[in-house]
Amino acid sequence: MDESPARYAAVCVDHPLPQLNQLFDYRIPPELLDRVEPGCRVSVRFSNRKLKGTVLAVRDHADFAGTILPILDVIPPGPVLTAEVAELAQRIADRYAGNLADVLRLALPERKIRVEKEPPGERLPVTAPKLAHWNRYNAGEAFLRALRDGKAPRIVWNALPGEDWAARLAEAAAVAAAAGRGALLVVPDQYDVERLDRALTAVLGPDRHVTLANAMGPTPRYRSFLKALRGEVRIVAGTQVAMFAPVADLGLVAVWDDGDKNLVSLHAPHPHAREVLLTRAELTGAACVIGGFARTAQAQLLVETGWAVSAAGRRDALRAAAPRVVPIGDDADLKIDPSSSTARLPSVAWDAARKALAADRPVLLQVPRRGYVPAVSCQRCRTRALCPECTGPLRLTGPRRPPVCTWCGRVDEPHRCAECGSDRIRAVVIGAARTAEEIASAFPGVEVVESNASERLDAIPAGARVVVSTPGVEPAAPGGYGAVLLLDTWAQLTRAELTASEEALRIWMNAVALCAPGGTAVVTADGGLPVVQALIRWDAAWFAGQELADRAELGFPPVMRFAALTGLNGEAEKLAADLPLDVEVIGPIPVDEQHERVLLRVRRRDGAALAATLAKATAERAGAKAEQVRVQIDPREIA
DNA sequence: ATGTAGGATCAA
DNA sequence: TGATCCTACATC
Repeated sequence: MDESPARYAAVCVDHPLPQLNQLFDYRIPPELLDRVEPGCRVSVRFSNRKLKGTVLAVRDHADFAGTILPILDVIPPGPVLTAEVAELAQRIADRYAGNLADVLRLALPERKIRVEKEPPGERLPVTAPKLAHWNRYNAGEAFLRALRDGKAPRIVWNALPGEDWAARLAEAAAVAAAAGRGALLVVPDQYDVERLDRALTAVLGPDRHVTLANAMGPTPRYRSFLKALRGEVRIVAGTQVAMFAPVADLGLVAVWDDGDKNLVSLHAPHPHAREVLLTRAELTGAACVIGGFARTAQAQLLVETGWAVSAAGRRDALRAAAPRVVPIGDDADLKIDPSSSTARLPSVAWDAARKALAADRPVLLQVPRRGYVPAVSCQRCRTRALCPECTGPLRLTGPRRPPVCTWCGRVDEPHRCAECGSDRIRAVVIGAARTAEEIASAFPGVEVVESNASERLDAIPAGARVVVSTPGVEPAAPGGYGAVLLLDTWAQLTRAELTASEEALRIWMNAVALCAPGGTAVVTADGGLPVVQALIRWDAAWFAGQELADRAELGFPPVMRFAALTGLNGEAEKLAADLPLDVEVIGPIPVDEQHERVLLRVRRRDGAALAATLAKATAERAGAKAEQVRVQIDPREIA
């Protein structure tokens, strides 16, 4: 018997410390030689504790000169991290100055042993769809053709109003699968996953795809993961938790409505699904669709740098599909007056609603805030009404009800203004519930229903009906709404965030997209504003171009890359000052009593260097027991 | 983080 | 001098 050479595994240990963001060598004992493979989960001894880890490489030498411990055990069911996802995870860890261990936790779901015992299914064949309705878009057919030919076309796709986007994505996935490649489709929320699920079943037939979302629970999620890993299915549709799914032979990645905040992972280092998927497209040579009714500045940058091609609706198709969009500027008509129940709706909006209802069509009202009257002020001196106990904002919960604190729930009765002592109050913001009440009294006999984040309506039946919804949870109507009314737009437009207008256009377009062709959409905003113009002309590409130019001018993302450093007073600033890199430091601004935040700004092409420097600096600080500073690349407050 | 090695500290 | 506390340090 000849001595076979010792084998070693490079393991990423499940440990969150930044200074341990490196691979550790372990010896593979002879009895585990045939089971330890790259991508396996293993159990190891680390710093005198038993931890789990992921094997990234198996080699016949170790880089480490000290004592090398053996791998204790291999965790079934074999390799769960594919080579592609391993490389992707490293790229994302680098991009976001995060730990590989953290990113691997995003990529590998919690194990459920009973799922592993289920018999594997067989892979069902996928045939190309007979029809794929992409011909209404510039570059649409060219995209499908290239996809069918196994190439890597990349488009930023702006859907026409009323578009069945889920069906279009399902068709694209089917084309990729019929060409022998896999597809990964990521959407903002569970409702969109369900819609995509139905569209995929309709196009492909049953059992050709799986869904992957947190809401389905750990067991079905692990089942979907394994089906994708084993190649039982080639198509995965999910929320952002699916972005690292092990789709074999990836041929298409797609993200829908990439401006939606839900596409950012909830876990460190908080990568954005769009960034992960476009990295994946680059790594694998997959085609890429960044789609939505609206367009983000980030997507526009991909177009302007030539990374992707713009695919917007063709002129004739837009003319056929577009509803009439009527802007109603800020005039006397629109003043909020609690004594009048209808003053908030301009007559054009009333007319549009009345006409739609008379034609037995539903009407959608988009209202930014839920509740009855979520903010009140003093009738006499206009001071904002706050809770005398905790200074939280007071709100009204219904007609003739006393003010209630939004934070602590205290009923403030009898209410007196803290400034002038008056007991009269006025509404500052009118919520969806009050709007529904106003509408109900204006249209007696018409059913009024509400949809909001906690009580979401999925779809409504055909017929005359009024839906009052907060943004993002508007139910679809069969055949489309006869009228869509966008109310209180000032709330969104006056937000301080960098993305306020972009976000306004996104939520408006998502609502107006539900309008029937030839229907009317009324937006209560000044028609001279570029964002309103973009809605009227259904030209998200034009607006994104403007937006990107503005941001370039001002030095904002995505043209410049930002990092936020948060830590105990002075610490973040100190870390920033010590960086061996030319960065612009903005701030610090206080977060609370003890903590403050600085923003770092670099040119986009220096983003990788910034992330690398920050990862190194935080690791060194942690090693030196300095106070921890949290790093976030592309922080929410600016990007 | 967390266990450990080696130094500093202190009572006898 | 030994026992104990403390801090620096590596973790394969």
